[in-house]
Amino acid sequence: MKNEPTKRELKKQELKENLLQAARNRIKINGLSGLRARDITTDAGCSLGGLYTAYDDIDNLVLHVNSITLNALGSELKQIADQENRPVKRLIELARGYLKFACDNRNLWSALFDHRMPEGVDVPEWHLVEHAVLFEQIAMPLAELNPKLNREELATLSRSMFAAVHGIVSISLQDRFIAVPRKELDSQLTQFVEFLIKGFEASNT
Amino acid sequence: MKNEPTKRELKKQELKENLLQAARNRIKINGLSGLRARDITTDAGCSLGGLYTAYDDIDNLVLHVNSITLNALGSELKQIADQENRPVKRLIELARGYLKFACDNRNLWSALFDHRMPEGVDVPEWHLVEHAVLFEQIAMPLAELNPKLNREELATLSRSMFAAVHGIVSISLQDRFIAVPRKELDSQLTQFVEFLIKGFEASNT
DNA sequence: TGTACATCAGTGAACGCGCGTTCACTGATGTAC
DNA sequence: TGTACATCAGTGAACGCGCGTTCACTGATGTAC
Repeated sequence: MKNEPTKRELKKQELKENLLQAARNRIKINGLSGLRARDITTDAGCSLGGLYTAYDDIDNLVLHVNSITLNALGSELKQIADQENRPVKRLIELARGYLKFACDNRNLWSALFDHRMPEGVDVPEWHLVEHAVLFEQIAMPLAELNPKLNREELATLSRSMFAAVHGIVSISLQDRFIAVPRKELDSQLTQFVEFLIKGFEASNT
Repeated sequence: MKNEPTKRELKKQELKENLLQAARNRIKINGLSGLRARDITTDAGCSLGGLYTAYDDIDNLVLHVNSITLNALGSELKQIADQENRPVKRLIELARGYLKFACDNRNLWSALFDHRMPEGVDVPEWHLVEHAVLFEQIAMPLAELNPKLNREELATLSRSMFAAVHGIVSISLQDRFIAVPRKELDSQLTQFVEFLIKGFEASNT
Protein backbone atom coordinates (compact mmCIF):
# COMPACT_ATOMS: atom_id res chain seq x y z
CA MET A 1 0.00 0.00 0.00
CA LYS A 2 1.29 3.43 -0.92
CA ASN A 3 1.32 6.32 1.48
CA GLU A 4 -0.83 9.26 0.58
CA PRO A 5 1.37 12.27 -0.08
CA THR A 6 1.16 14.62 2.88
CA LYS A 7 0.24 18.26 2.55
CA ARG A 8 3.92 19.07 3.05
CA GLU A 9 4.98 16.83 0.22
CA LEU A 10 2.35 18.27 -2.08
CA LYS A 11 3.49 21.82 -1.38
CA LYS A 12 7.11 20.90 -1.94
CA GLN A 13 6.22 19.28 -5.24
CA GLU A 14 4.30 22.36 -6.29
CA LEU A 15 7.23 24.61 -5.42
CA LYS A 16 9.62 22.45 -7.44
CA GLU A 17 7.29 22.62 -10.40
CA ASN A 18 6.85 26.39 -10.12
CA LEU A 19 10.60 26.91 -9.96
CA LEU A 20 11.13 24.59 -12.89
CA GLN A 21 8.62 26.41 -15.07
CA ALA A 22 9.93 29.80 -14.00
CA ALA A 23 13.50 28.81 -14.87
CA ARG A 24 12.39 27.33 -18.18
CA ASN A 25 10.51 30.47 -19.07
CA ARG A 26 13.44 32.71 -18.17
CA ILE A 27 15.82 30.65 -20.29
CA LYS A 28 13.29 30.71 -23.12
CA ILE A 29 13.14 34.50 -23.02
CA ASN A 30 16.63 35.61 -21.96
CA GLY A 31 18.78 32.62 -22.73
CA LEU A 32 20.83 30.56 -20.31
CA SER A 33 23.39 33.32 -19.79
CA GLY A 34 20.63 35.65 -18.59
CA LEU A 35 19.38 33.27 -15.93
CA ARG A 36 19.39 34.64 -12.34
CA ALA A 37 18.33 32.97 -9.10
CA ARG A 38 16.40 36.07 -8.02
CA ASP A 39 14.40 36.23 -11.24
CA ILE A 40 13.47 32.59 -10.97
CA THR A 41 12.24 32.81 -7.40
CA THR A 42 10.36 36.04 -8.05
CA ASP A 43 8.55 34.45 -10.97
CA ALA A 44 7.89 31.27 -9.01
CA GLY A 45 6.47 33.30 -6.13
CA CYS A 46 8.82 32.08 -3.42
CA SER A 47 11.74 33.54 -1.52
CA LEU A 48 15.30 33.41 -2.73
CA GLY A 49 16.26 30.73 -0.22
CA GLY A 50 13.33 28.59 -1.27
CA LEU A 51 15.16 27.61 -4.42
CA TYR A 52 17.69 25.75 -2.32
CA THR A 53 15.12 23.69 -0.49
CA ALA A 54 13.84 22.40 -3.83
CA TYR A 55 17.06 22.05 -5.83
CA ASP A 56 20.70 21.61 -4.83
CA ASP A 57 21.75 24.62 -6.84
CA ILE A 58 21.10 26.44 -10.08
CA ASP A 59 22.99 23.95 -12.21
CA ASN A 60 20.75 21.21 -10.93
CA LEU A 61 17.70 23.24 -11.86
CA VAL A 62 19.09 23.89 -15.33
CA LEU A 63 19.61 20.16 -15.84
CA HIS A 64 15.93 19.65 -15.11
CA VAL A 65 14.96 22.34 -17.61
CA ASN A 66 17.17 20.63 -20.17
CA SER A 67 15.36 17.38 -19.40
CA ILE A 68 12.10 18.95 -20.40
CA THR A 69 13.64 20.26 -23.60
CA LEU A 70 15.13 16.88 -24.49
CA ASN A 71 11.78 15.21 -23.86
CA ALA A 72 9.93 17.71 -26.00
CA LEU A 73 12.48 17.31 -28.79
CA GLY A 74 12.36 13.54 -28.41
CA SER A 75 8.62 13.34 -28.82
CA GLU A 76 8.59 15.68 -31.81
CA LEU A 77 11.19 13.51 -33.52
CA LYS A 78 9.28 10.37 -32.62
CA GLN A 79 6.13 11.78 -34.10
CA ILE A 80 7.94 12.66 -37.30
CA ALA A 81 9.44 9.18 -37.52
CA ASP A 82 6.05 7.58 -37.01
CA GLN A 83 4.49 9.62 -39.79
CA GLU A 84 6.81 8.55 -42.58
CA ASN A 85 7.56 4.98 -43.57
CA ARG A 86 10.05 5.38 -46.41
CA PRO A 87 13.47 5.44 -44.74
CA VAL A 88 15.09 8.07 -46.95
CA LYS A 89 12.22 10.47 -46.54
CA ARG A 90 12.10 9.76 -42.86
CA LEU A 91 15.73 10.70 -42.34
CA ILE A 92 15.22 13.90 -44.25
CA GLU A 93 12.15 14.80 -42.25
CA LEU A 94 13.99 14.08 -39.00
CA ALA A 95 16.72 16.52 -40.00
CA ARG A 96 14.16 19.13 -40.95
CA GLY A 97 12.33 18.54 -37.70
CA TYR A 98 15.52 19.10 -35.77
CA LEU A 99 16.09 22.38 -37.58
CA LYS A 100 12.52 23.44 -36.90
CA PHE A 101 12.79 22.60 -33.22
CA ALA A 102 16.04 24.54 -32.90
CA CYS A 103 14.54 27.59 -34.60
CA ASP A 104 11.30 27.45 -32.63
CA ASN A 105 13.07 26.99 -29.29
CA ARG A 106 16.38 28.68 -29.82
CA ASN A 107 17.32 29.54 -26.28
CA LEU A 108 16.07 26.30 -24.77
CA TRP A 109 17.83 24.34 -27.50
CA SER A 110 21.07 26.32 -27.08
CA ALA A 111 20.99 25.66 -23.35
CA LEU A 112 21.25 21.94 -24.08
CA PHE A 113 24.72 22.46 -25.50
CA ASP A 114 25.89 25.66 -23.80
CA HIS A 115 25.41 24.59 -20.22
CA ARG A 116 28.54 23.48 -18.39
CA MET A 117 28.80 21.96 -14.95
CA PRO A 118 31.21 23.71 -12.54
CA GLU A 119 34.86 22.74 -12.79
CA GLY A 120 35.41 19.14 -11.75
CA VAL A 121 31.73 18.16 -11.55
CA ASP A 122 30.37 15.66 -14.04
CA VAL A 123 26.96 15.73 -15.69
CA PRO A 124 24.96 13.17 -13.68
CA GLU A 125 24.23 9.86 -15.32
CA TRP A 126 20.43 10.25 -15.22
CA HIS A 127 20.75 13.30 -17.43
CA LEU A 128 23.41 11.91 -19.76
CA VAL A 129 21.19 9.03 -20.80
CA GLU A 130 18.39 11.43 -21.71
CA HIS A 131 20.49 12.59 -24.66
CA ALA A 132 19.66 9.31 -26.40
CA VAL A 133 16.55 10.94 -27.89
CA LEU A 134 18.87 12.85 -30.21
CA PHE A 135 19.96 9.68 -32.01
CA GLU A 136 17.39 7.02 -31.40
CA GLN A 137 15.08 7.72 -34.34
CA ILE A 138 17.94 7.60 -36.81
CA ALA A 139 19.11 4.02 -36.37
CA MET A 140 15.99 2.32 -37.66
CA PRO A 141 15.74 3.91 -41.10
CA LEU A 142 19.50 3.44 -41.51
CA ALA A 143 19.06 -0.26 -40.73
CA GLU A 144 16.36 -0.46 -43.37
CA LEU A 145 18.69 1.05 -45.93
CA ASN A 146 21.46 -1.36 -45.07
CA PRO A 147 20.30 -4.45 -43.17
CA LYS A 148 23.84 -5.81 -42.93
CA LEU A 149 24.93 -3.28 -40.35
CA ASN A 150 25.26 -4.53 -36.81
CA ARG A 151 24.04 -2.77 -33.71
CA GLU A 152 27.28 -0.97 -33.04
CA GLU A 153 27.79 0.24 -36.58
CA LEU A 154 24.25 1.59 -36.55
CA ALA A 155 24.88 3.43 -33.31
CA THR A 156 28.06 5.00 -34.65
CA LEU A 157 26.46 6.07 -37.88
CA SER A 158 23.39 7.48 -36.13
CA ARG A 159 25.63 9.49 -33.92
CA SER A 160 27.66 10.87 -36.82
CA MET A 161 24.55 11.68 -38.75
CA PHE A 162 23.02 13.53 -35.85
CA ALA A 163 26.28 15.37 -35.21
CA ALA A 164 26.52 16.47 -38.84
CA VAL A 165 22.97 17.79 -38.92
CA HIS A 166 23.48 19.43 -35.56
CA GLY A 167 26.65 21.07 -36.84
CA ILE A 168 24.90 22.57 -39.83
CA VAL A 169 22.03 23.84 -37.72
CA SER A 170 24.19 25.26 -34.96
CA ILE A 171 26.74 26.95 -37.21
CA SER A 172 23.91 28.55 -39.11
CA LEU A 173 22.28 29.94 -36.00
CA GLN A 174 25.49 31.43 -34.58
CA ASP A 175 26.14 35.15 -34.85
CA ARG A 176 29.71 34.40 -35.77
CA PHE A 177 28.68 33.22 -39.22
CA ILE A 178 26.59 34.86 -41.84
CA ALA A 179 23.00 33.99 -41.12
CA VAL A 180 21.16 32.06 -43.81
CA PRO A 181 17.41 32.64 -44.21
CA ARG A 182 15.42 29.85 -42.58
CA LYS A 183 13.86 28.61 -45.80
CA GLU A 184 17.15 28.44 -47.65
CA LEU A 185 18.75 26.71 -44.71
CA ASP A 186 15.99 24.14 -44.79
CA SER A 187 16.65 23.27 -48.41
CA GLN A 188 20.43 23.25 -47.91
CA LEU A 189 20.03 20.84 -45.05
CA THR A 190 17.69 18.64 -47.07
CA GLN A 191 20.13 18.56 -49.94
CA PHE A 192 22.95 17.73 -47.60
CA VAL A 193 21.12 14.81 -46.02
CA GLU A 194 20.20 13.57 -49.48
CA PHE A 195 23.87 13.50 -50.45
CA LEU A 196 24.72 11.70 -47.30
CA ILE A 197 22.09 9.03 -47.84
CA LYS A 198 23.05 8.57 -51.48
CA GLY A 199 26.63 8.02 -50.43
CA PHE A 200 25.47 5.64 -47.79
CA GLU A 201 23.40 3.66 -50.29
CA ALA A 202 26.17 3.68 -52.88
CA SER A 203 28.57 1.99 -50.50
CA ASN A 204 26.01 -0.62 -49.53
CA THR A 205 26.88 -3.56 -51.75
CA MET B 1 59.07 58.37 -46.05
CA LYS B 2 57.86 56.39 -43.05
CA ASN B 3 58.34 57.58 -39.50
CA GLU B 4 60.59 55.49 -37.33
CA PRO B 5 58.56 54.01 -34.52
CA THR B 6 59.34 55.88 -31.32
CA LYS B 7 60.57 54.16 -28.19
CA ARG B 8 57.09 54.64 -26.74
CA GLU B 9 55.44 52.93 -29.69
CA LEU B 10 57.86 50.03 -29.50
CA LYS B 11 57.17 49.48 -25.81
CA LYS B 12 53.45 49.64 -26.38
CA GLN B 13 53.74 47.11 -29.15
CA GLU B 14 55.78 44.83 -26.93
CA LEU B 15 53.23 45.10 -24.14
CA LYS B 16 50.41 44.23 -26.51
CA GLU B 17 52.32 41.22 -27.70
CA ASN B 18 53.13 40.07 -24.16
CA LEU B 19 49.51 40.36 -23.11
CA LEU B 20 48.38 38.53 -26.22
CA GLN B 21 50.72 35.62 -25.63
CA ALA B 22 49.90 35.51 -21.93
CA ALA B 23 46.17 35.38 -22.66
CA ARG B 24 46.69 32.77 -25.34
CA ASN B 25 48.70 30.62 -22.99
CA ARG B 26 46.15 30.93 -20.21
CA ILE B 27 43.32 29.91 -22.53
CA LYS B 28 45.43 27.04 -23.79
CA ILE B 29 45.94 25.75 -20.26
CA ASN B 30 42.74 26.65 -18.39
CA GLY B 31 40.26 27.22 -21.16
CA LEU B 32 38.35 30.38 -21.96
CA SER B 33 36.16 30.12 -18.87
CA GLY B 34 39.26 30.14 -16.65
CA LEU B 35 40.61 33.36 -18.10
CA ARG B 36 41.23 36.18 -15.57
CA ALA B 37 42.56 39.69 -16.14
CA ARG B 38 44.88 39.38 -13.14
CA ASP B 39 46.46 36.15 -14.40
CA ILE B 40 47.07 37.63 -17.81
CA THR B 41 48.77 40.76 -16.53
CA THR B 42 50.86 38.82 -14.01
CA ASP B 43 52.09 36.51 -16.75
CA ALA B 44 52.70 39.41 -19.10
CA GLY B 45 54.68 41.24 -16.42
CA CYS B 46 52.61 44.40 -16.29
CA SER B 47 50.13 45.90 -13.87
CA LEU B 48 46.43 45.15 -13.93
CA GLY B 49 45.58 48.53 -15.40
CA GLY B 50 48.13 48.06 -18.16
CA LEU B 51 45.81 45.66 -19.92
CA TYR B 52 43.41 48.53 -20.56
CA THR B 53 46.01 50.74 -22.18
CA ALA B 54 46.71 47.99 -24.73
CA TYR B 55 43.22 46.56 -25.33
CA ASP B 56 39.73 47.98 -24.89
CA ASP B 57 38.71 45.11 -22.64
CA ILE B 58 39.09 41.39 -22.18
CA ASP B 59 36.70 40.50 -24.99
CA ASN B 60 38.83 42.48 -27.38
CA LEU B 61 41.90 40.60 -26.22
CA VAL B 62 40.14 37.25 -26.65
CA LEU B 63 39.20 38.18 -30.21
CA HIS B 64 42.89 38.71 -30.93
CA VAL B 65 43.76 35.33 -29.43
CA ASN B 66 41.08 33.77 -31.62
CA SER B 67 42.65 35.49 -34.60
CA ILE B 68 45.91 33.69 -33.92
CA THR B 69 44.07 30.39 -33.61
CA LEU B 70 42.17 30.92 -36.85
CA ASN B 71 45.41 31.81 -38.62
CA ALA B 72 47.17 28.73 -37.29
CA LEU B 73 44.26 26.53 -38.30
CA GLY B 74 44.08 28.23 -41.67
CA SER B 75 47.69 27.56 -42.49
CA GLU B 76 47.54 23.94 -41.37
CA LEU B 77 44.55 23.38 -43.62
CA LYS B 78 46.27 25.17 -46.48
CA GLN B 79 49.32 22.98 -46.11
CA ILE B 80 47.19 19.86 -46.14
CA ALA B 81 45.36 21.03 -49.25
CA ASP B 82 48.64 21.78 -51.01
CA GLN B 83 50.00 18.31 -50.29
CA GLU B 84 47.24 16.34 -51.94
CA ASN B 85 46.04 16.77 -55.50
CA ARG B 86 43.25 14.20 -55.78
CA PRO B 87 40.09 16.04 -54.70
CA VAL B 88 38.44 13.20 -52.79
CA LYS B 89 41.54 12.45 -50.80
CA ARG B 90 42.09 16.11 -50.21
CA LEU B 91 38.65 16.60 -48.67
CA ILE B 92 39.21 13.61 -46.43
CA GLU B 93 42.58 14.89 -45.32
CA LEU B 94 41.12 18.33 -44.61
CA ALA B 95 38.52 16.78 -42.33
CA ARG B 96 41.17 14.71 -40.57
CA GLY B 97 43.36 17.78 -40.24
CA TYR B 98 40.50 19.66 -38.64
CA LEU B 99 40.00 16.87 -36.14
CA LYS B 100 43.71 16.80 -35.38
CA PHE B 101 43.85 20.54 -34.86
CA ALA B 102 40.87 20.42 -32.50
CA CYS B 103 42.42 17.61 -30.47
CA ASP B 104 45.85 19.21 -30.33
CA ASN B 105 44.50 22.64 -29.39
CA ARG B 106 41.31 21.83 -27.57
CA ASN B 107 40.93 24.90 -25.42
CA LEU B 108 42.08 27.34 -28.08
CA TRP B 109 39.80 25.68 -30.59
CA SER B 110 36.84 25.66 -28.19
CA ALA B 111 37.36 29.34 -27.52
CA LEU B 112 36.65 30.04 -31.20
CA PHE B 113 33.08 28.85 -30.74
CA ASP B 114 32.44 29.38 -27.03
CA HIS B 115 33.32 33.05 -26.86
CA ARG B 116 30.37 35.44 -26.84
CA MET B 117 30.41 39.20 -27.03
CA PRO B 118 28.52 41.02 -24.24
CA GLU B 119 24.79 41.50 -24.74
CA GLY B 120 24.07 43.79 -27.65
CA VAL B 121 27.63 44.00 -28.97
CA ASP B 122 28.43 42.47 -32.34
CA VAL B 123 31.56 40.60 -33.29
CA PRO B 124 33.57 43.19 -35.25
CA GLU B 125 33.77 42.80 -39.00
CA TRP B 126 37.58 42.41 -39.10
CA HIS B 127 37.23 39.27 -36.99
CA LEU B 128 34.18 37.85 -38.73
CA VAL B 129 35.96 37.72 -42.06
CA GLU B 130 38.82 35.75 -40.54
CA HIS B 131 36.47 32.78 -40.20
CA ALA B 132 36.75 32.27 -43.94
CA VAL B 133 39.78 30.00 -43.36
CA LEU B 134 37.36 27.39 -42.07
CA PHE B 135 35.76 26.96 -45.50
CA GLU B 136 38.14 28.24 -48.10
CA GLN B 137 40.08 25.04 -48.77
CA ILE B 138 36.92 23.05 -49.35
CA ALA B 139 35.50 24.85 -52.38
CA MET B 140 38.28 23.97 -54.82
CA PRO B 141 38.20 20.19 -54.55
CA LEU B 142 34.40 20.31 -54.64
CA ALA B 143 34.60 22.33 -57.87
CA GLU B 144 36.88 19.69 -59.33
CA LEU B 145 34.38 16.99 -58.48
CA ASN B 146 31.55 18.91 -60.06
CA PRO B 147 32.67 21.67 -62.44
CA LYS B 148 29.09 22.71 -63.15
CA LEU B 149 28.57 24.30 -59.77
CA ASN B 150 28.59 28.06 -59.67
CA ARG B 151 30.38 30.19 -57.12
CA GLU B 152 27.42 30.46 -54.79
CA GLU B 153 26.56 26.78 -54.83
CA LEU B 154 30.18 26.01 -54.02
CA ALA B 155 30.16 28.42 -51.10
CA THR B 156 27.00 26.90 -49.69
CA LEU B 157 28.24 23.35 -50.03
CA SER B 158 31.62 24.19 -48.53
CA ARG B 159 29.90 25.73 -45.59
CA SER B 160 27.63 22.75 -45.04
CA MET B 161 30.50 20.37 -45.36
CA PHE B 162 32.58 22.26 -42.84
CA ALA B 163 29.62 22.50 -40.47
CA ALA B 164 29.00 18.76 -40.66
CA VAL B 165 32.62 17.89 -39.95
CA HIS B 166 32.72 20.47 -37.21
CA GLY B 167 29.56 18.98 -35.70
CA ILE B 168 31.03 15.51 -35.56
CA VAL B 169 34.25 16.76 -34.04
CA SER B 170 32.63 19.00 -31.48
CA ILE B 171 29.96 16.55 -30.34
CA SER B 172 32.65 13.94 -29.89
CA LEU B 173 34.79 16.20 -27.74
CA GLN B 174 31.95 17.28 -25.45
CA ASP B 175 31.61 15.77 -21.99
CA ARG B 176 27.90 15.50 -22.54
CA PHE B 177 28.34 12.64 -24.96
CA ILE B 178 30.22 9.41 -24.63
CA ALA B 179 33.78 10.06 -25.65
CA VAL B 180 35.07 8.10 -28.62
CA PRO B 181 38.77 7.18 -28.71
CA ARG B 182 40.71 9.48 -30.98
CA LYS B 183 41.70 6.80 -33.46
CA GLU B 184 38.19 5.44 -33.82
CA LEU B 185 36.84 8.93 -34.20
CA ASP B 186 39.31 9.52 -36.99
CA SER B 187 38.09 6.52 -38.95
CA GLN B 188 34.43 7.34 -38.29
CA LEU B 189 34.99 10.84 -39.61
CA THR B 190 36.82 9.54 -42.65
CA GLN B 191 34.03 7.10 -43.39
CA PHE B 192 31.48 9.83 -42.98
CA VAL B 193 33.22 12.19 -45.39
CA GLU B 194 33.56 9.34 -47.89
CA PHE B 195 29.80 8.79 -47.78
CA LEU B 196 29.23 12.45 -48.25
CA ILE B 197 31.50 12.66 -51.28
CA LYS B 198 30.03 9.54 -52.84
CA GLY B 199 26.59 11.03 -52.53
CA PHE B 200 27.86 14.25 -53.97
CA GLU B 201 29.40 12.45 -56.94
CA ALA B 202 26.35 10.26 -57.45
CA SER B 203 24.10 13.29 -57.89
CA ASN B 204 26.53 14.92 -60.32
CA THR B 205 25.11 14.05 -63.70
C1' DT C 1 -12.08 15.84 18.67
C1' DG C 2 -8.75 18.65 21.13
C1' DT C 3 -4.32 20.04 23.11
C1' DA C 4 0.69 20.26 23.48
C1' DC C 5 4.80 19.54 21.54
C1' DA C 6 8.04 18.41 17.53
C1' DT C 7 9.40 18.92 13.00
C1' DC C 8 10.75 21.10 9.02
C1' DA C 9 9.79 23.79 4.70
C1' DG C 10 10.22 28.32 3.54
C1' DT C 11 11.97 33.17 4.60
C1' DG C 12 14.93 37.03 3.29
C1' DA C 13 18.65 39.67 5.08
C1' DA C 14 23.33 39.16 5.10
C1' DC C 15 27.50 37.08 3.53
C1' DG C 16 31.32 36.68 0.66
C1' DC C 17 33.95 36.88 -3.04
C1' DG C 18 35.23 37.04 -7.59
C1' DC C 19 36.60 39.98 -10.86
C1' DG C 20 36.35 43.57 -14.65
C1' DT C 21 37.23 48.27 -14.84
C1' DT C 22 38.62 52.94 -13.31
C1' DC C 23 41.47 56.82 -12.04
C1' DA C 24 44.60 59.89 -9.53
C1' DC C 25 49.28 59.55 -9.65
C1' DT C 26 54.36 59.02 -11.34
C1' DG C 27 58.18 58.38 -13.85
C1' DA C 28 59.89 57.66 -18.39
C1' DT C 29 59.90 59.55 -23.05
C1' DG C 30 59.39 63.29 -26.29
C1' DT C 31 59.73 68.31 -27.67
C1' DA C 32 61.24 73.14 -27.83
C1' DC C 33 64.69 76.37 -27.51
C1' DT D 1 74.63 69.09 -26.36
C1' DG D 2 71.91 70.58 -22.36
C1' DT D 3 67.89 72.26 -19.81
C1' DA D 4 63.00 72.93 -18.83
C1' DC D 5 58.65 71.72 -19.68
C1' DA D 6 54.84 68.70 -21.73
C1' DT D 7 52.97 64.43 -22.67
C1' DC D 8 51.33 60.07 -21.87
C1' DA D 9 51.98 55.00 -20.99
C1' DG D 10 51.82 52.33 -17.14
C1' DT D 11 50.71 51.71 -12.04
C1' DG D 12 47.97 49.36 -8.52
C1' DA D 13 44.77 50.41 -4.94
C1' DA D 14 40.12 51.05 -4.77
C1' DC D 15 35.59 50.73 -6.69
C1' DG D 16 31.40 48.58 -7.53
C1' DC D 17 28.31 45.33 -8.31
C1' DG D 18 26.46 41.17 -9.56
C1' DC D 19 24.95 37.21 -7.78
C1' DG D 20 25.02 32.38 -5.82
C1' DT D 21 24.57 30.58 -1.40
C1' DT D 22 23.83 30.40 3.66
C1' DC D 23 21.52 30.44 8.09
C1' DA D 24 19.06 31.93 12.25
C1' DC D 25 14.40 32.39 12.53
C1' DT D 26 9.11 31.47 12.14
C1' DG D 27 4.93 29.76 11.16
C1' DA D 28 2.56 25.99 9.12
C1' DT D 29 2.08 20.99 9.23
C1' DG D 30 2.47 16.55 11.50
C1' DT D 31 2.38 13.48 15.65
C1' DA D 32 1.25 11.68 20.26
C1' DC D 33 -1.84 11.10 23.74
